Amino acid sequence: MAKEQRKPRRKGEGAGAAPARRASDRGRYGRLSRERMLASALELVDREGLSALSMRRLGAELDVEAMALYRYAASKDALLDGLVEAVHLQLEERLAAGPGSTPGTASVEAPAWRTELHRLARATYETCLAHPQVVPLLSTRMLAVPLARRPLAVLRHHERVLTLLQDAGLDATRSAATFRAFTGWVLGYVSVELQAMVDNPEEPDPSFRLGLHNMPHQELPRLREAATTLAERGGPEGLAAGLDALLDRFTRVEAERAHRPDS
Amino acid sequence: MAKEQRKPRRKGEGAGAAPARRASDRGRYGRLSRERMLASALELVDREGLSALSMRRLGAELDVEAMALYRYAASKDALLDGLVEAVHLQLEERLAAGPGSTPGTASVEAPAWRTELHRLARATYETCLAHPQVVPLLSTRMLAVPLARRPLAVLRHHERVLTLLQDAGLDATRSAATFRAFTGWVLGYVSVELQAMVDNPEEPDPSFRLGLHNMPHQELPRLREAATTLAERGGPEGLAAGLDALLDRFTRVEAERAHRPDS
DNA sequence: AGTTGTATATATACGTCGTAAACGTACAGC
DNA sequence: GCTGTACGTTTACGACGTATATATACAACT
Repeated sequence: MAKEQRKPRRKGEGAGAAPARRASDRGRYGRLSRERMLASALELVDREGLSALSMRRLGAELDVEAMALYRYAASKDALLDGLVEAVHLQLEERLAAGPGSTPGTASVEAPAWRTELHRLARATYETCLAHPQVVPLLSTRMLAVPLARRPLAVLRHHERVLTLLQDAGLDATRSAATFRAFTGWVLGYVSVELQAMVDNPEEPDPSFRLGLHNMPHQELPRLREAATTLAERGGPEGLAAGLDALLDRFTRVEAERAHRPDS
Repeated sequence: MAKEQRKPRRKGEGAGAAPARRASDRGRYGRLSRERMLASALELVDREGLSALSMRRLGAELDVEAMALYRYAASKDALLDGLVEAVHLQLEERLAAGPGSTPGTASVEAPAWRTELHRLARATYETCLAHPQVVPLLSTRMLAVPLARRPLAVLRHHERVLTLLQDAGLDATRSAATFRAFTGWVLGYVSVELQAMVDNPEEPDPSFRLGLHNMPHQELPRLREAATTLAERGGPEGLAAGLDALLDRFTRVEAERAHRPDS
């Protein structure tokens, strides 16, 4: 086929004619990139939720056919992992922007590795609150993707935590246990913090906002009464408090704890 | 239409003829029920994972057209909530089967409410390990479904935890904070416990099983080294240890904790 | 210049999904 | 018998993920 006939449809601006093609759209070369795609995906999910993220929709967002995305993500699952990665990259930025651990400044009661773990936890907390719609992915993908296949930024985060624990002098077993406690606590805390409570957003009265009126009355008296308090957030203080408690316990050097709470 | 002609297609066994209809299939009345549907769904998910659960597939599993399910679940999301409910019902069975809290037997160091919280946590842990594929739903639906709309079994579970905390003498604020800590810890711990680690199941060597050979070497030395230890489980002991630590902290009566770990 | 190779985006198509709407069919009570 | 209602089926539609084949734009080489 001849070359100058270049597809009259799709509002092309030929050599100087009218039909208004988008600026710097000549050709469709190099419009996309993995970064642009992930940024757009994250924005879309932040704006409209995870269920709004489809290949076609994201393509439309970027003025591109859905299939074009497959050049930058092997599958939709890979795209989701990309989102997880993007969030972890933002986490790294936040950590870099923060005050750092300023070694030598450790107060009497808190060694550097401990305050740094708190800094990590808090930065994770804040990053998650900034992208609440993505949080489900953090747990979901963690259960689906084996360690070695996780995005590099995630692995770097693991490495950071692990390094701090080992620098604290913990042996392999204990640092692994503490690692799991740290990871689990932060994830669980954030999930609870972001759990859906509000049922009817435009209702002014707190009880009605929560939709307590259509909860079984007799069967759930305490929950009904506690709901409004439960709907409040624990904030970063709660996160830090729990983390402190867990670190105290899991990094302790004593051998076996002798509590058998069951029976 | 006459009645004895009853649909020759679909392998019917008429009044004594051949084509072999399933036993007690005369008519298709009352084959389904919400219980049957949820049981089958849970079984299917346990067997083949969440992604295998579609209305059509579940219908086929029950020898029914997909649309028939909509009589027992208003939507697929409602079906997922039903799964969450089913798991919580199993949790209640497990609790009922267990030894109960036997009041008056509280040891010197552990009041009844505390050991009962441990029992709840442990039963949750075991139920989750019995249905690992459903665990993602626990976090996911908690983020999607507002409190008042959650399945009754879930709300009953909340009520139980809350009751224990209030019976321990905690005021509204503190019991809410402890409730969140409890919920978050159990959920987070289970998620970490179930996280995907194994990359190549049929590999005998632990390192190769984890797929460590295709992780960036230089950048992640500690993680690489710690991975095999990390792949081990914390078990119920880890769950109990963390829970103890959190309960100690969150139920303490002192006013404000004065730790500012960040800087 | 023209040719060729490769990176990039499109076009088309297939099977599956959730589910709205209309329809049949079996039982319960009259 | 007749009639209403609970139950399951049929059909259809639009959206989804993605395999495959194709068109286009740029770079490099001749």
